[in-house]
Amino acid sequence: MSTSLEQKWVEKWHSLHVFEPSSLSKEKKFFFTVPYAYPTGPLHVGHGRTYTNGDVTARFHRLKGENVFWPMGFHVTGTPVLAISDALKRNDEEMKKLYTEYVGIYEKDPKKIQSLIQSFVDPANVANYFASHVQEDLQKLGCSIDWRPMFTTMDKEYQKFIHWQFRKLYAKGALVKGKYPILYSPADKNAVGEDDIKDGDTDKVQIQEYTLVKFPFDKPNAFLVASTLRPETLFGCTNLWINPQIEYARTRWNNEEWIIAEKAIEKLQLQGKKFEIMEKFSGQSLIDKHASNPLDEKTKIPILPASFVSAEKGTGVVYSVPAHAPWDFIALYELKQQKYPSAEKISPITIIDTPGFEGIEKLLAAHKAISLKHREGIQAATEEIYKKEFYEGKMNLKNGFLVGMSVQHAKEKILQNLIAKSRCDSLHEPTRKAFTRAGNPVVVAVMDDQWFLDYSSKEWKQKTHSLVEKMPIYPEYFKKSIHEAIDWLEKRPCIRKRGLGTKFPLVESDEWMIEPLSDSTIYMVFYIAVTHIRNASLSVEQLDEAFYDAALLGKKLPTNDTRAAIANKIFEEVNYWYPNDLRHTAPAHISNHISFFLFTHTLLFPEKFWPRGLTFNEMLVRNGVKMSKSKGNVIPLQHAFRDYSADLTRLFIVSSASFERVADWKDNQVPQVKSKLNDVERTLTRAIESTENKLTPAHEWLVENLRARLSEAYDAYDKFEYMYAAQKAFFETLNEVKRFRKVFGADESPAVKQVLKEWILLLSPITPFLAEELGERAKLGKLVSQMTVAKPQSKPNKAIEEQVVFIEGVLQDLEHVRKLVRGKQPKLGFIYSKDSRETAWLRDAQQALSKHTQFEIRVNDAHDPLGKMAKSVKGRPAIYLE
RNA sequence: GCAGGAGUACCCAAGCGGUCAAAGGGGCCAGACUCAAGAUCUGGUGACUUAGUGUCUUCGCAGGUUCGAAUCCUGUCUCCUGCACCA
Repeated sequence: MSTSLEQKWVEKWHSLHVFEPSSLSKEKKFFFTVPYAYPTGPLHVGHGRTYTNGDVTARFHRLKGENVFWPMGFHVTGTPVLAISDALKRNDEEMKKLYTEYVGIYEKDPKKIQSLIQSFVDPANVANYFASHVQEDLQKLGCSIDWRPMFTTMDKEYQKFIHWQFRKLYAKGALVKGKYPILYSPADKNAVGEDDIKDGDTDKVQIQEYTLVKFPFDKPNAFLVASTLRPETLFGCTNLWINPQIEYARTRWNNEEWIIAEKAIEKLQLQGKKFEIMEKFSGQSLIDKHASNPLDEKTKIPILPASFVSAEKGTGVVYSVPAHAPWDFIALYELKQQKYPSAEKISPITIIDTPGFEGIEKLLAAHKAISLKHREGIQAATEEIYKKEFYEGKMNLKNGFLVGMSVQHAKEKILQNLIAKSRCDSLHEPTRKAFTRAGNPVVVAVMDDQWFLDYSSKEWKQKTHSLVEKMPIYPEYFKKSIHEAIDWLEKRPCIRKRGLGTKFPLVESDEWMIEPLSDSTIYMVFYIAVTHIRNASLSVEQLDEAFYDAALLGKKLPTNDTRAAIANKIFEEVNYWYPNDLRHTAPAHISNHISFFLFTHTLLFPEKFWPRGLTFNEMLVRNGVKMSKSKGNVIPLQHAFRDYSADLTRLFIVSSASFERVADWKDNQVPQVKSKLNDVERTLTRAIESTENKLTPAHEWLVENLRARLSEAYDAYDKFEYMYAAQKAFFETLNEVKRFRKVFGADESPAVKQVLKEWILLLSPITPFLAEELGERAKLGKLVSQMTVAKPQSKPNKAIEEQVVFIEGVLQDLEHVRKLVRGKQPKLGFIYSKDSRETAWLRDAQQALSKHTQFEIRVNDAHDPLGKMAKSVKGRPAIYLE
C-alpha cells in the first residue's frame, strides 16, 4: 500500500466526517481518550505505539457498533519548549541542526525552514508549529480522531476552564499554601529550571536536604551549627571541624545565636532565616575550643582544624564521625601524624554494623585514598559507605539506645529527638555546584508562597481507591501500582514561575503559572464543551465559574442569563458523553497524570462521571536501546510512513509485542512484516476477483475455519490482546488457506469470498488503509470505517477436519519416508489402506498429494513388493516409495 | 534499598498444571520456479535413533509439591521501569 493511496483515505475519512460522532446517535456511546501530546518535535514511533493501540481500540469499538468519540488536543504549556527556544537564541549548533531536521520533515523550502527556525526563539511558536504537524502525523498514522474539538492548552477557553478547576479545588480544600525549596539564582532574582543551568540536561541538579545540628557553644542559646546528611551518626561524633582559613560569623535569629561560615549566611537567608550579623571572625579563633553534644550536653566536643571544610557547602561547620565518614577519618589521621595534641586522644567510635563491611580503612584502601588530596577516591568511598550503611546497616551503640535498629529507622528517631530538644533545623543544597547559562551561581531558595495540591486527605484517597478498585484496568497488575501511587501522593507544588501556562487564579500576581501536570487532569470533559463554546462565540468574561458550573456540572444559571441556553446544551452533551469510558496511555504516567486524573474526578464530579477504564502499553525501544534526542536514534513517524507505509508501521507495532512488553523497533525486522501484509492482500484480492462461487464441502470446511480464526481475533480485540488479534487475523487465517491448498490442491477463493467482509473488517483496526482499499475493491458499499461486524460464528466441520488431519498425517509420513530413502528421488508413491473411508479420502487427495510430493501417488495399487498392505492399520496407511 | 515487571529454542515472542520439544513471526538450511536475482511456494530447524518409530535433554539457576510442571511453592541470580514536583 503506497503512501499516496493512504493519503487518499485520510482525505476521504476527513471529508466524509467519518470520525465525527453525534450525541443524537442511539448506539451505545464510547468516549475514548489518549493523553494529548506535548509537541516539542515530530511524533516518533514510540508515540506511534500508544496512538496505534489507541486507534485499534477506537476502531474496534466502532466495529462493534458503538458511537465512538475520540478527540485530541495539544499540551503546549510547560518548560521544555523554553529550553528549545533558549538554545536556538544562543545559536546552539546541535539544537539548530536537530530542529532543521525536524522542520525538514514537513517543509521542503530551505528558506522557509530557516525562517521557521528563527521564529522558534519564541517558545509559543515551537509549540504551535509542532502541534499542527503532530496533527498531521496522527492523521497519516490513520488515527480515527474527531478533530473538531481540537484545542491547545494556551487557548483562552481552556485557560478559563482551568481557572474554574482550580477554584473548585480550592473550595474543596485541596489547594494549600506552604514553603517549598526551589533552585534559584540570586543574581537574576529568579527560579531556575534544568534548561537554565549549564549542563543541566546532561548532569542533573537536584535539591538535597541537609540536617543542621546545633552544638551548644560558649553560652546559652548559642550554637555552632553543623550541617550533615547523616544525623544518625551523631553518637559517633568525636569532634567538630572548622576551617581556620575561612571567615565565620556570629548571627542572631529568633533569640538564638548561630555560628556559621559567613558565606552560608545569604544562603540561609534565602531559605527563610532572617539573620542579623553580630560579629565576624576567622575560623582560627574557634580552634581547640569545645562545644557540647546536642543530645548530651555533658559530653564536650573539641574543635579541630580541617582544610577540607568548605564555606560553600553547608554551614562551614562539620561534625566529625571518623568511624563512618571517609573525609573525617583521613583528616583525623593526618592530624595525628602531625602529632596534633588534641587529635591524638581521639579514636573513632563505631556505631553502625554493616554485614560485609570491614572497616573504613579497608574501604579507603580499596579506593586508593590515603590523604586528603585523593578527593575522588574519598568521595567515591563516601558514597559507597553511605549507601551501604543506610540500606543494610544496624545501630550498635554501647549505651543501648537504638541498638539493633536499622539505620534508616534510627535516622528518623534521632531526628525526632533533635526536634524535641529543638537542636536541629534544615538546609537545602543543590546536589552539585551549578551555574546558570549566564554564569551566575545557582542556590536553593525556600519560597513561602508556594501553593500545593494536597492529596493527603484520607477520605479523598479512600474515594479514589474505591474508584480504582472497581475499574477495569488492563494489564491488570497496574491496578496495584495505581493504588500505591494514590497512597504515596501527598502535597505537590502546583504553581511555578517559569514556562508557558495558565495564570494561577488565586493570587493577584501575574508571575505564577499553573504547573502543567496539574492542569491536565479533567480536560477530557473540556473536549465535549469546547466546540459548543466556540460556536456560541462566548467572550472570555462570560466563561466564568458560574458558566462552567452550569455547563459541566449541570447547575442552573438564572433563566434571564443569556448563557443559560448554551450552558444547558453543553451539559446535555456532557451528560451524554461523560464519563470517559476508556483512557489509554503509558505506565510511566501512573504516578502523575493518571493519579491526578482519578483524584480530581473523584473530588470534582459526581460518581456517575467518574472514569470507567484504563489501559496501558509499555514503551517502545529501537534496536534494544531507548530512543532519545541526545542519542539521535529517534525515528519520526513520518520517516516510518515514507519507508514502510502507515499500515506496515501499525502492523509491526501491534504484532511485535503485547501491551505489557517493551516493544523493540528492529530496523531490519520492520520490512519483513511486509511480505505477510502482501500475502493477505493477494489472497483477498484473488477472492474479490474470482468469479467462481461454487462451494465444495472442502470449501465449507475452510469457511468455518476462517470464521473460527476471525472469531478468535474478535475476542482478542475485545480483551486488548492486539498482538494475538493480529496473529489470528493476519497469520493464522492464511495458515488455514495454506492447509486447504495443501490437502485439496484447489483454489480457495469461493470460500474466502464467504468471509470476505468479516475478514476485511477484522483487519481494519490494525491496517485501516489496506482494509478500506480492499473494501472498495470488494464493493462493500460503505467505507470500512463506517461498517460494523458481529463476532463471527463458526461450527467446525468435524468430518472434513478429520479428513484434513488424516491427509496432513499422510503427507508428514510421506515426507518422513522420502527422507529415509536419502539421495534417491522416488518417482512413485504407493499408499495402502484397508479402511474404506480413508481410501476414499486418499483418492480424493490423490492429485493434491502428487502435486505436493512431486511424485506420482497411487492408492491401493496392486503393486506391493514389500507386502505393505498387510501392515497398514486404520488411521495409519502404509507407504512404499520407489 | 523499596515497589512493579521480565528472564522460553539462533532472534523476537505466545503459553501459565496433562493434548508441550513448546503457537505465531523472523532468520537460517534444503527443495520447486527462474538464464539469474528478487518475489512466491514446499519441507526442515534440541539431540540421538527409525521405511514413517522410539528414547533422552530443554523453558535464568537450585530445591520442593504433584501420578504429572515452562506453568504451582521456596530460595537464588540477572535485566528493565518507577521512587516525585519533571513532561
